[in-house]
Amino acid sequence: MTSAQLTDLGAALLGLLARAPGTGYDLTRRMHRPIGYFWSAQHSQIYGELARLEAAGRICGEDVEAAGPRQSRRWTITSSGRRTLRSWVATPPTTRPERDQLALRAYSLWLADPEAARTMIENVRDRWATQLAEYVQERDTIGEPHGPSDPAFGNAAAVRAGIFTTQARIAWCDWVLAVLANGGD
Amino acid sequence: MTSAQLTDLGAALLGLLARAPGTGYDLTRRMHRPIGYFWSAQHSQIYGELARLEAAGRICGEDVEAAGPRQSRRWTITSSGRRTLRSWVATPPTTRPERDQLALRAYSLWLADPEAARTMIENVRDRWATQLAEYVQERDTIGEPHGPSDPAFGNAAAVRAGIFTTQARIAWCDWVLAVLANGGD
DNA sequence: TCCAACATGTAATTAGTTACATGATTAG
DNA sequence: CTAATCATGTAACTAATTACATGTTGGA
Repeated sequence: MTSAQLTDLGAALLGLLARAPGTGYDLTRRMHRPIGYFWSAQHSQIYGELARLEAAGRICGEDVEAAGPRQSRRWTITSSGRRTLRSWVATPPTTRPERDQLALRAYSLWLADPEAARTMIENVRDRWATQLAEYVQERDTIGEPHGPSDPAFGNAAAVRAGIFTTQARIAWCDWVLAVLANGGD
Repeated sequence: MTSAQLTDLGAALLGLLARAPGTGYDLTRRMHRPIGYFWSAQHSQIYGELARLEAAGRICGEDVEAAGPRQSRRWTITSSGRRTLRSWVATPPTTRPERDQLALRAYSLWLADPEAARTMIENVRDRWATQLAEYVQERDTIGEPHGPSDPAFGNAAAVRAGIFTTQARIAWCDWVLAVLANGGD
């Protein structure tokens, strides 16, 4: 019951449990889609965080039958956990430093052979185009949310976050490719 | 001279040193703009990484006069370091998991009071609009790069990465605000 | 018989942030 | 005389990934 600061991962897990209870394994799978489009974690991190959430009284677990060698626990969000999450979502995020591996490469791309650079950027552009197609398909299957109090609003927003940022990255690749195309300097 | 894997931070530092030599303190300042738009580090991390780059023979240092209580070192990229960086830039980045704190909030935003949600999103939108204006101004002062072998190409690409992704985030905020506006569900 | 999926956990390591520590010079 | 800037480093901690470990059930 020691009320520690809610971490980002903790908020992600509470967000999943606010929709439906589940076991650690279950949550690990549910972290993939659509929440994995903007936040993800390995099971090793998830089990530890669940233990911390329980210690803080934000979730409670009941024993269930397990297939494996160990006992399985089904986690449910508590009313305290729901309150914590509810106030957390409305606090503006602390600005984290950006980390963009491709932009980091672009910063030193003037050193590379222009042909090799073009191949690399096209390769990445393709990867993102595929990813974008996946997001768009998902957006169309889930449809428009009914309103701001619909859990589907969260899913829709997640997919849109993926779409907008991926489109931006593709546009950026195109800008880089245009510079690479027009000149041996 | 033990040739370890080049880290992202190592590549960022080599990218700076490929333009001009500098001390650790100097590099810490140069990490802010424009490279800090997509990669950043504290001085504590930088000094350690410089030691590793030296051990791998990618940079070499000469002692210079320092204002403080300690000896200062001016680092220069070696030809080996330049080769390493040159091949690193043309290798496609390994896809890292996305981490978007605002999208994470959006995923659970259906739980919040719509008024509080709107205030929070508008707050973040404003922050990004300010940031975007800064990027645009920087883009205009540095101008168009002369070609793909110009170091200014890297700076221009960095600023554009900032512009494109920030525009995407603002567009996403507008989508969220539109949903929040049209309905008490 | 072997592989995938179920199911949970620990250990080791790397990346990154925050805080601690020192001491000189220059501008207000 | 006080604060900011110059200048370098270590220590403690949190977040996150990868690898190790165990053992069952059901399908090809």
